[in-house]
Amino acid sequence: MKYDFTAIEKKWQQRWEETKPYAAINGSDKPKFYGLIEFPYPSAAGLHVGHPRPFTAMDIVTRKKRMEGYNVLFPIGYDAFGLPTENFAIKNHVHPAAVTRQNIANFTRQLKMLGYGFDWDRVVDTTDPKYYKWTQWIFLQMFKKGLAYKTTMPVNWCTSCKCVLANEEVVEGVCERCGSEVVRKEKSQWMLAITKYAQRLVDDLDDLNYIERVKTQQKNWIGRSTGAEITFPTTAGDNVIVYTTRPDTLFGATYMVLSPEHHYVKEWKDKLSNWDEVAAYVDAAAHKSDFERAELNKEKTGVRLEGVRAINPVNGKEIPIFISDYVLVTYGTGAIMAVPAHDDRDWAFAKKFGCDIIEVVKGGDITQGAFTLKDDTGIMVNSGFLDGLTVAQAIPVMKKWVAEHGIGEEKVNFKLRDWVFSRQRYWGEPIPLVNCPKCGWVPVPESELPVLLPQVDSYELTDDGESPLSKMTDWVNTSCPNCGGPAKRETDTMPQWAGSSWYFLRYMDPHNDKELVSREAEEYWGPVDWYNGGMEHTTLHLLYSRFWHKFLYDLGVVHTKEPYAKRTSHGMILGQNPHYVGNVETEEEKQALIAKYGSQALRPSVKMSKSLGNVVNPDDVVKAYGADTMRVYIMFIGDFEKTATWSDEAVKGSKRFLDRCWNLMEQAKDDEAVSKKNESAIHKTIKKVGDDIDELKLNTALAALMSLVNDFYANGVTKGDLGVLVRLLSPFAPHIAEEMWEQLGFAEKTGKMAMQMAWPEYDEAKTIDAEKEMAVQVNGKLRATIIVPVDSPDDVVIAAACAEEKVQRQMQGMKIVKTIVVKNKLVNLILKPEK
RNA sequence: GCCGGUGUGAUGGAAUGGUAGACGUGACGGACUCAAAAUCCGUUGGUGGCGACACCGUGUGGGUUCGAGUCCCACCACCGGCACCA
Repeated sequence: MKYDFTAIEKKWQQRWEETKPYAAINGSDKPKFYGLIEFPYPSAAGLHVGHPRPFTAMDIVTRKKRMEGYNVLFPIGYDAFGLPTENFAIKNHVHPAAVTRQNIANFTRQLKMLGYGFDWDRVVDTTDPKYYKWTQWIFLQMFKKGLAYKTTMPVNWCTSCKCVLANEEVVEGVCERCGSEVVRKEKSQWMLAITKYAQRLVDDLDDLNYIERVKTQQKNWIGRSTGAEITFPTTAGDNVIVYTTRPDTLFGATYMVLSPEHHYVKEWKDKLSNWDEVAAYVDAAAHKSDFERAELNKEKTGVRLEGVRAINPVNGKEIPIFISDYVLVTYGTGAIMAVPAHDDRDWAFAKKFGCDIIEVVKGGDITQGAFTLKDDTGIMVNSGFLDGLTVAQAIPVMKKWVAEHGIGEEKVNFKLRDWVFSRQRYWGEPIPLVNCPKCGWVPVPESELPVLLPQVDSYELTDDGESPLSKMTDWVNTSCPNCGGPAKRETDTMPQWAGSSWYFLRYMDPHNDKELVSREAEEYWGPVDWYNGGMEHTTLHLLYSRFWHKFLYDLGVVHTKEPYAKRTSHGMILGQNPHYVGNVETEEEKQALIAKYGSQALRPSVKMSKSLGNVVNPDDVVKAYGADTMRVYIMFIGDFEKTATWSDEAVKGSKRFLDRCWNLMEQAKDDEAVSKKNESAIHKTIKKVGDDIDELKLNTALAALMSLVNDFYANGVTKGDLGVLVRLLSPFAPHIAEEMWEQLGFAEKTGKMAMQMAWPEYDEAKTIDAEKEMAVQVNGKLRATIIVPVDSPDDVVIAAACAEEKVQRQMQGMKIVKTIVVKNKLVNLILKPEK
């Protein structure tokens, strides 16, 4: 009988829909396991083949956990607020809520089609008022604790659409939609003070089982540094405070640089003889994004402030002040002291603008470039009371000196900035605050949550940069919850990150209408045992949700400091490059491709995109080969952590593997015991597959299963052998596994599905071979192999090695000076001429 | 410019410092077939040799080690991220 994947998958999906074998039980006696994947954004395009990679991997992990006796929570939901849906809605004149409904329906169909073991009774949707009621509730608690505050921030402003743009909507300095110029404009925004948690967000990383590069990236992003703030008097009478990590080099500070946005620049207008030049530079900087400033890095730009000079507090010398866009107003104090002798950027800037370069640490040649020693053992020179000290010694001395003279103090700085939490958009959670002329910002009473997003026709962008909600006067005009007087609602909405910052808690208790999660459910399920997601979410989503969780911990809503015990990451799935030079034969064709597409043509694989026509839709794959093949292939494609390229050709290999599994049923001997011939291979495979799943090495787990199937073809197979194979296969390819389990008669015999059986156990003794093949090296070079009983003593191994003809040949006229034996692996004979 | 990552056959990729290339794809050969597809069996890093074998081989150049794809230093290329972090 042929492997009819379409019928088989339909049959089992229906059965699972009815019997719900994936339901998680709150408060069960079993040990719990909470496996989490990042919930998808339900885009109009539907699922693409990138989604199944992490979904399938965690599905396999949780299926194995279930077979090992755990009460598993493996949930799914939708992160459905956000820009693309809103833009799609505006363009096609459909309400975003309707678009979202359709997209969720389509995603649900596709996810069910792939046979994932989600608990479908726990689905969450961030746009559901029953859900975002609690998102708003958390925001209100933050507001009450003083973590939410309003300040002016630069935003991207499209001069033609007259609206605020997200970074993503600004492409090469112009508006993505209309192509007009984008400028930076100051706007009042709600902020969340994540920086108050910066220290804890760094410190608590140490105890977490996150892959190392995620920890490193979070640490670098939070960017803790210890330095000093030092006050420089100026000839204008004002004091400028700079931040430096190298207070030891203060004697070498020969000029100062302010960011163009620094408040003194404007305040000094009347004192500056070159104001026009300064104003022009400030204006030009305002037109650049931070990233563009970085790109224009090759040549340092700046303007000297004529008329105001700073005074180096350590030696009283007057030094010039510049403005330059490489100094960012958002970091430190927005002002730096420049030490050109020991900083590459300062050196380049000083050379261009003719500033003094004074060496204060010995060891380099400051006429050739800055001397930036990596360790801190350099000796101080030209530095008064610091002369002769090492850098390490000088730092505390200088810190003490500035403190004693009242001109500075030690300061810990973080790169991390507070979180801009306002969006002037329709499709997001309304911020539940009311602005009263008498009382100021007043929270909406918790009993009135959720503040519903008004269901109206016009959610299009306004031309004054305010949220579309601001045009809904009936909704905006309200009364003050505090004094009852007339007041206005906040019309900004929350960013998409809000809903995804706590969704994993809602899965624990999704239908609770009294609290965001019950204490009981949270104590049972929390924390998430294993969270897998993309590297692209490492610094935003992952950090934001850790921040919210810590806040909820402080409130006593959750019982753990951290939300996720373990974090892993998957690589991207790329598509084949249709313009790759390797696709064509002749040199002329290759040159033509390079001429047309440039370096693009040299890459065999690229991101999937509509315009390249290399997008692979899971619907097509499932139709042609079945869901099980799709699942197996996406796991077999390569190292889970690395990027991989989809190949339509290679999918066939996975289908062939499942066909080979299926076809074994016809030749299986009617014996429910494991055959002697296959016993050793089976035990080795159980061990290998189990270990590999735990480490997410799913490609080699499948390779081991393929090898086992190859052995079965070579040695013959019993139903008992297949029973083990089917259970090992079931997390990877659940549909075919259940069908085989049933057809082999095990379903009837056990009264269980394969997925409900215990995970097979192995006997360590049976995974060890009686004889081992060992490598024989002479002077580190492989010359022969020998077969010896396992764990043979060294002298036996050496004797056997020396007896080999090829080794004998090498030993002519030589003597053995040393032997190295690695048990059961290798023997290395070190020979020297006898003389 | 900075940070992070990756370089292994025709190709996707395996390989706790210990026999490089497992397992796939493709290609080639064979069986089955009127034929093709499917399936099953076999071969497949390069060079030389009829062969036994020998030499070379994990981006490049050094180093550590009895032994390096793996560890260290310097470089090159590509990919990803970015907020020039003082």
